[in-house]
Amino acid sequence: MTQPVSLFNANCNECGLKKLCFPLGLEKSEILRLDALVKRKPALQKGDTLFHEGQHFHSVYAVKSGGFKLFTHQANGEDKLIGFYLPGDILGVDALSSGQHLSTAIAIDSSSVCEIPFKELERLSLQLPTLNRQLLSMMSKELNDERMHAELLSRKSAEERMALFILWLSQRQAKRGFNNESFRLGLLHRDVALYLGLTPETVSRVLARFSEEGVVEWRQKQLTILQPARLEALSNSKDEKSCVRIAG
Amino acid sequence: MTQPVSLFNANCNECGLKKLCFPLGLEKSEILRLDALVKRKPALQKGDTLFHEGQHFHSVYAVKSGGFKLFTHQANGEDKLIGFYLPGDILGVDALSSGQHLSTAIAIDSSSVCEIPFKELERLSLQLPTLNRQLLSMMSKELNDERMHAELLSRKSAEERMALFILWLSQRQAKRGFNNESFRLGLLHRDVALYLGLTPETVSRVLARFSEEGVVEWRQKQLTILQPARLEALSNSKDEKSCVRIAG
DNA sequence: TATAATTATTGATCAGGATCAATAAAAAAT
DNA sequence: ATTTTTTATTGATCCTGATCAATAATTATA
Repeated sequence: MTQPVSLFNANCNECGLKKLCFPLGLEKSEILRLDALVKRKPALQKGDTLFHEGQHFHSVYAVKSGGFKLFTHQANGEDKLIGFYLPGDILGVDALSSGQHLSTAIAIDSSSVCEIPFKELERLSLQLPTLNRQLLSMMSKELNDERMHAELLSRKSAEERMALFILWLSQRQAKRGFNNESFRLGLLHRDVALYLGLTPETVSRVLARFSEEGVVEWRQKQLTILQPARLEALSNSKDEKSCVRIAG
Repeated sequence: MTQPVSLFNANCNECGLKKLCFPLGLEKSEILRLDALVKRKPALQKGDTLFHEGQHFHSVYAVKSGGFKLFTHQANGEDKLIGFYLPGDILGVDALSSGQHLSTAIAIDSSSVCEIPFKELERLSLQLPTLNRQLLSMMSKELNDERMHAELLSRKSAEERMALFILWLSQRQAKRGFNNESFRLGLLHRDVALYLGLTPETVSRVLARFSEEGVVEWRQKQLTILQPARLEALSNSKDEKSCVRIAG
């Protein structure tokens, strides 16, 4: 890992994610002021904790590379998986109302983040209306993402859930300008299962079926969408089912 | 209904919900400035639309009385029920990132709201840090509510979902200073079913069981929690189940 | 008040996915 | 490289809740 440090310490203005992150819409001079707040933390290794449940809230974090899973430790021992956070996403704003983090964030890959002390961000955003609006907008997006999660869960069949989940991941990749038909997904079946309200066994079986039919492959943490159109159809199987039955 | 109009047109400072709503933490003089933005709309009747999917976003709405259901019309005809909004809740902020409402809000009872033009709210909140913080805080709360919804849906059994849902409603009532053991709930079984990822038949059956065992009654839109402790236990049945099996 | 339209209840059947269990594969640790 | 641990796969069985259907109760409308 002799990668030049400067790449990781790139300022906001040079960051490839600036169109998704706080700098969106800001003037160069404003970006510099934002940049002054950012603490660029050393890279985290897989399994490292970014913040944990109950911890005092003082900063929000922008994911720069890698990814995080966010979960709560339930009283009964079962974890609740709240979501997955990828480059360009913001972590921590959910702690805003209570003043402490309600969940734990764990790196699912080698990851890096920008830490932004919230008090200072708040102060600056009162001076930069565009920044304030972007903060609100990002929270609004996260709310809509969470609604997407609820939609995933209210879908009836395991196949629909998996299909929709994969499509949603793919769209997120596309939004970030990454390859959306083949990308690394460093998740365990267990995590995906928890997120989708299924069991790991069911996840495994559905993926096996997808693979058999040549729709999606997920091997060695590399996910490849072979037939986007069919995947789309599988995620909306409502009417498709009758078609399948006719075909079968 | 010869109730003095003034009660409905009460200014923010006299409003019983000011501790839950935008005025929280503001000085009297600041509340007056906020109050000047608020358009108090005529009461809505059950079934009326507050805003609909695709509509241009210009205002957020604070629920003053009654309640709303928020849903989207899916392509396949099935509706997705996003949530229920009660007095003290804010409607509309989810439209912030896209500039148009992504869902439709329908009154589930006679209801009243305060309309707050967003541009003006934004402008004022840049001048009143406390107001800005309260806006962020309310969005953060809504995000956490949505996560609660996802948790509801990932719970396995129908009984757990119903129990947790009722408890959650009860807590909301308590937070608002209302009676949390008996309150009006003007929802259809169909709505509850959609929200919980179940069918109306299952909702009906679970409620019948709750009623038989004297845990909860829901008749004529009036919901009464008779045994809060047992309801709590039912919402966490993980270990309870084995107990039941031993008993049975 | 009578009629029509929605909504809720109840029963019977069936299927999808959970659960339990055993093996295989992969990753981590030594 | 080898062992240990964790994770994934596959099979068999069972149970919960979906679905279909018919009736009852509400609510809305005339």
